[in-house]
Amino acid sequence: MRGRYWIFDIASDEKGEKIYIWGLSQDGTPYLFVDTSFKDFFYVLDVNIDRLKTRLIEALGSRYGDISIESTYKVVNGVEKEVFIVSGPEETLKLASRAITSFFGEDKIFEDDVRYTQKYILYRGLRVCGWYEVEYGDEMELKGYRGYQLISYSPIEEAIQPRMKAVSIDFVISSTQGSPDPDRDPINAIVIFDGEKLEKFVLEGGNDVKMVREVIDYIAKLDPDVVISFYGNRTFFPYLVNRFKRMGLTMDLGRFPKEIHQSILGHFSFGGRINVDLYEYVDDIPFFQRKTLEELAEYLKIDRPSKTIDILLYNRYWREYREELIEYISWRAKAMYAAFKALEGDIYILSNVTGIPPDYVLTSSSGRQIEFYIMSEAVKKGLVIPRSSERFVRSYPGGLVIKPVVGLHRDVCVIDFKSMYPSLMIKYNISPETVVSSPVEEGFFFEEVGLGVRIDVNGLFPEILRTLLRLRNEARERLSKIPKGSPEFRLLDARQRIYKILANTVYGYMGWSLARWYSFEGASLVTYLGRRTISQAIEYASELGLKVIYGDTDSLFVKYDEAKVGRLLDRIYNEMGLEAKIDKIYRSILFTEAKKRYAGYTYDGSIDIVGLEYTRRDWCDYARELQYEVIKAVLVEGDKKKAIDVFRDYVARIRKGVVPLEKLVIWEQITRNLRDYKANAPHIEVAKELERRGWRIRRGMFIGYIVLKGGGPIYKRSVYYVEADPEKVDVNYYIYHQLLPVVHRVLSPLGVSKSSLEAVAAGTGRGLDMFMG
DNA sequence: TGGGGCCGGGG
DNA sequence: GTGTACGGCCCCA
Repeated sequence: MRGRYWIFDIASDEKGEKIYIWGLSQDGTPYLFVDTSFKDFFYVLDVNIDRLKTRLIEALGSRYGDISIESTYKVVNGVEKEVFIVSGPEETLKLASRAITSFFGEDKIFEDDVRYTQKYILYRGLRVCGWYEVEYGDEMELKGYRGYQLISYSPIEEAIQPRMKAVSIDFVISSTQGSPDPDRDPINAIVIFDGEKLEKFVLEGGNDVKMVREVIDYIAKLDPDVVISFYGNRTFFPYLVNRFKRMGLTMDLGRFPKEIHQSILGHFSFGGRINVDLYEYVDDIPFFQRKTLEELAEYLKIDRPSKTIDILLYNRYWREYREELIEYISWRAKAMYAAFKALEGDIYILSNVTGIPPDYVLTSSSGRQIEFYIMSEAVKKGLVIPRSSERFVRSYPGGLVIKPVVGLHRDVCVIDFKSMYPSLMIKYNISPETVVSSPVEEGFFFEEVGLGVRIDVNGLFPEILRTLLRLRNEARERLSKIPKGSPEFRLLDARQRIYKILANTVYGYMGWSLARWYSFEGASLVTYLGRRTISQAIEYASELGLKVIYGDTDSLFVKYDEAKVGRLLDRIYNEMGLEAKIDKIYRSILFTEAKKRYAGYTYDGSIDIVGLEYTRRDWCDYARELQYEVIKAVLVEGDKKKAIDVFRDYVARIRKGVVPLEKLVIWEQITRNLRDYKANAPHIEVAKELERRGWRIRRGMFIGYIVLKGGGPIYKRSVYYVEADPEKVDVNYYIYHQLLPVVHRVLSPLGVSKSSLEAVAAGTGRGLDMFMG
């Protein structure tokens, strides 16, 4: 039989000798194909074949018969040589690789650290989230699920994705003693949304087993392809597994295999269904400052909740305002569903491009995403995949930052090098295997850093970068011919974006000590050439009589002069072989004394604020809003007096006590284990206090705190924001340590002194006095 | 008063 | 768990 299927997940059996492929037919029916034709394997090199066999017989005993050894040629570290392919069931190979490693050493074995399912994708060149024409044979019975023996498949071009059936899930788990404990606290409620119907399961009485069973049956009946959650991998799924395993119950959420199992990096898998934890999506994007579902919903223009309930208040709401809590998690489930629908195309494209199945592409870090892409390119070229090993973390110099010319400037343009690091890597053939630390006959060498490259071979990374940039250009080319807003447009746009992101990640990946293709020298050489390039461009600019006001890594801010800037760009192109462009033009731009902190007003009418407090979550919203208004007054209206009036007004309002408490919250992240902190700081102290009260504080959590009145250091009088008494807020802290500094930062380059602002805050001055500077 | 710890955002 | 450069807060000696 044959048909067209969209492949969305890959799994393997327990022994590791069969591959399960999940596909969706055009009408949205799930199909399971079983491929028994692909064996797991690894490479062994530079060992004596007889000794290898003897060692394997010793280690494997009767299971030696399950494996086979063949020889072939592969490129290892740039050299083609004979290698042995040891193949067999994944389970047996694990024993074999351990035996080889301990006997012959870790450097004699390759790709034993690449999982069976990954190898399948790599060596079969499978495009996940793509359409295939599949030929398959007999129906097979797999513990109650039916699958088909796979015969062959070939990719087909089809841009549109099938309609995936998704359900979102949210829950209430609460405790009177801080964080809920799976041994002690039942699950209070679960809501499930399938796009049309919202089903609520609310615990009556003390035993949640029956309720959870109903939930599982309900999900099985809906039979979704995707299960959407927000933070599910870190809370709900582990809780489910732990709570019910101890009761001797299994958690069947999958099609086949059914049971939830924890795989890499805290990800939970359900056979045949994709687990999408949207937290993993927002986590990677700096734009989302607090990583909440509310932020994601706002960004996607999804309806707001009538009220947001902090997790610390769940228990109280569960007891006293249950309806409101259920309403909130119902909103969450619906918002997650809507968010997934808006983002699913992006997820599938990311999956398709990197080769990582959608089930865990969001869980994979950007380093692992680009690494998988590089692995697939390496396999295509017959290169052996290096292993990643523990290495010393060494740091090296980065980009060059020019000190800004302080003050307000008019007509300033920003010149950007186009993809500077990727372009340099291409121009100089920089790749882990081409970098040298002494001069070579065919190549470049840079004495200042004692590093160079050979150019007698094409580097892997430059080739990958050329491909990525070409694919991006092709995608953009096609985009210009498609109507904006159509589904095809959105998918292609996502695709070109991902190519760009991947290209920009390659340099950082090379400098990452855990990378399979780690190259400290390569990364150092790239940044060195970056510094040289920007310095050279500055020289050209001054030769042309362009005044450089600021610059950072790959950008230059110069006083705008159309003709001269044009000549600068030409010179960069002709003499350096690199492309630069005018990124934007500011009618007014303000630089403080500090690097990486400025605000500008463009000719498009938008205000850019970079690095200043306005952009930072560790300043309260009230101060951030004030800074925005001050910047606007200065840049757009050119009115310093108005800026000071705004400040005066903000001070008056907080003194009156009319500022909502949530605008005074300062958010900071817990970045390590609480006991590893050496210093005292407000957010750390608040977190420690929560921990004393039974809350589990984990790395990555955001602590929102408010500073209260009292003497001594502020870490001793900061409290978790939901527990602050509005009467006790330290108004003076907020005036002198939040409001005043953000105003001073912007006005000080314009000659407004701190003391004059203090006088305004105290109500004794107008701010525009003679104490300047 | 200055240096260390810590955090967040820029390119 | 992609990289480095940077500013600025609070705390403490």
